[in-house]
Amino acid sequence: MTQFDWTERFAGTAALPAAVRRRLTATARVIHVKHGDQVFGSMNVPESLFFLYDGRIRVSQSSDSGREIVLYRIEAGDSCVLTTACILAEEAYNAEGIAETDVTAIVLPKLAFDRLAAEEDAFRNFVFAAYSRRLIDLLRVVDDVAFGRIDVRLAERLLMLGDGLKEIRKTHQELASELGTAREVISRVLNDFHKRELISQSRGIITFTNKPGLAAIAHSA
Amino acid sequence: MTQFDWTERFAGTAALPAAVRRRLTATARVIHVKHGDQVFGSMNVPESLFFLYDGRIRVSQSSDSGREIVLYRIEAGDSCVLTTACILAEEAYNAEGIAETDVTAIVLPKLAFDRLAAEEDAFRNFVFAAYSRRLIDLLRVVDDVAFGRIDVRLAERLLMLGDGLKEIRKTHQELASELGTAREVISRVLNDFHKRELISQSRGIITFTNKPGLAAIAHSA
DNA sequence: CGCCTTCAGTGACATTGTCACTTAAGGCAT
DNA sequence: ATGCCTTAAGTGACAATGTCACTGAAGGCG
Repeated sequence: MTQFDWTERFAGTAALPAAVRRRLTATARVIHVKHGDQVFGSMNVPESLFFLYDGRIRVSQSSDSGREIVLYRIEAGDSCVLTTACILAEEAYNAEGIAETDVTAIVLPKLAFDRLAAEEDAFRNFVFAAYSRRLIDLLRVVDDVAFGRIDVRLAERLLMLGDGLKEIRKTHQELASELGTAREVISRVLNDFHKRELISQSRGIITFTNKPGLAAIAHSA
Repeated sequence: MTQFDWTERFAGTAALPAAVRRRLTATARVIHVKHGDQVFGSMNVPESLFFLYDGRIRVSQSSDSGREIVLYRIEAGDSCVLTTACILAEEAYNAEGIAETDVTAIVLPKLAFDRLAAEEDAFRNFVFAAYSRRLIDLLRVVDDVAFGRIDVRLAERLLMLGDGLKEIRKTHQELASELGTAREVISRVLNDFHKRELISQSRGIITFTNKPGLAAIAHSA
């Protein structure tokens, strides 16, 4: 494999001295995961830190009864602290990360991570910031699930998923898994949206017909 | 104020060299908060890290509509990373910390924190571990709220709050705020528990009459 | 004792979740 | 093209939870 310089991609490594960066590119492994495959999960806990070089990962949690909820998404340039957290806390967890696109990630051995966190302020702050973002993300999820109305949440999510697009290719089941609810509930609400001429539907596809209308619902709480 | 040595109380500082510990006790402030008072909140964001020396803090989030949910509790010896997270992420948040007992906390200026995190492995790991625990706590909250039944959650929470006790002094409203639901819902479920002779009630007090029975409900999902 | 505040109970209703189905759409093999 | 098969979506009945607008009850205190 070519030793390409991924360090410029991350806020925590871009500003490091050239020597340190060379050491990193030599130590870390680069992995590729195909769209749709699991990046990590309860059966597959990486022993190391990892950083998302390219692509997007969807992190979700699933219940015993088979329902599922999306916690947040990891974008290129960010690090995935959840696996780290679980290693540190030595706790089982039922969250998993799925590659939403083809993914290129950097896997940094724990030892190298520790050394870097100790020696480089920029890197350490980057990691703290990554933890913080996830904590804030989860606060938001809790707020939504505990206090939000399902129609508002769905409208929000549709707009988020369809940002800049005319349609979304997702099944009702997939949308239900986004919000941690049941497919039937999504079907009902989408039907309502359809009756109000905010969207139109066909198998596996939702087409926007009135984004401002959806936005009004999304912001009505 | 007496410069008492709080450093022995924390996993992240107990093992530090004596010189470092002296520097810390000189730099950090010790604060006291009375039972029931707010330790931090949206109007009151501490600019510094803080560590809980003694007492217990309840961290909760509240909705616009006035409902509230307890996220987790901070016990003596732990650090409070949420405020740190919010500083780092530069995000508004609507979580607040309330002293559940009289509280003694150590407030460490950001500068001292950074230096310590850079220089001392034990301290840095302690902070990472604290972040991790909170992340895991929140995963649990999301799981409960999104997928859990209210009777199961209430039974669990009653047992947790009443651990080792014969009764709990909490109003229905307070229990509702623990779980992020409405008072009426708690009243209904408690009534049901009463009919099944698991508890007995009087104004502001819930008395256990059958803890194993409650435990059975708590573990039935 | 009566007043007042806070806590708890109640019934009607809305929203959301669950269950057990049916119906429809599209892919694929013959 | 035709029928088969898998997956997606619709439906109605019901259960669980949340909301609203009240009423009633308990305890503190003048």
